[in-house]
Amino acid sequence: MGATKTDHYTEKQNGIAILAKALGHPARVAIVDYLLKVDACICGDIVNELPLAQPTVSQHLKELKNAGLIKGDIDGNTICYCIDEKAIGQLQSYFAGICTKLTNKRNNCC
Amino acid sequence: MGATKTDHYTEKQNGIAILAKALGHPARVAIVDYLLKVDACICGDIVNELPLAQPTVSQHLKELKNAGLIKGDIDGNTICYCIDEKAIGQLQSYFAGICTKLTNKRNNCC
DNA sequence: AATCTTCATCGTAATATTGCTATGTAAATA
DNA sequence: TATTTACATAGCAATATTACGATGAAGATT
Repeated sequence: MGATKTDHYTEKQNGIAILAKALGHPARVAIVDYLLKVDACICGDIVNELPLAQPTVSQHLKELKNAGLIKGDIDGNTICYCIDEKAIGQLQSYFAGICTKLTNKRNNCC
Repeated sequence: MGATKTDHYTEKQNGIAILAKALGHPARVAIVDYLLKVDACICGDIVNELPLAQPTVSQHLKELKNAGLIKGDIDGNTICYCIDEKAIGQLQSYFAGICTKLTNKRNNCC
């Protein structure tokens, strides 16, 4: 045990979970915030912004990239990381949909 | 190591991370989806919906509750779990804000 | 070519998560 | 009161995450 049973959920549920999980660490939220602020950046910049060692930041960036939240292109000696709008859009529309459904349903029990 | 360094991030970053982490598992996404569908429910119903044993579902519900995503009130012999609109609203506005900033910035490098 | 810079990867230890069975608790029912 | 029902908790094993220092890879600089 310890492994998630991804087989039994819908593709959408697994997709949202993967994206949410990637943002389930404050360092990765901080990375996204920073990428948004500068709109482009390299790993070294982020290392200076975070209270983490370079390999740890590199690892967090890898996880964000694996989840599809950021894109990274090698550019000579540096790497340009950017936010993937599609992934953020997915999350935004997912939560917007929940909000809509919640306001439409006002026969709450709690 | 293995423990997250929450001290060094902003309160907002930690808050988003806590909420996102709670949704970082497909079972918990499925629980939220189901709660939204029925708008009120008890744990037993969810157990029938998920491919997990009752204690595991109970644990996931606890994590959702600890993160503040759902509210649960004891009602006699059953427990009524509902989505906390405020938490969903926080996530929705966070991602909406990112979307807005992304469309305003079109001088991307990637 | 030797070195520097920038980032990735390897190997690791500490801690957290996932999921289960067994058991506990407390209200409802027989 | 004994039993059932509905959920929580305890305790465990398997796996995942977090973070680091050491090292590797590859373009840039001297």
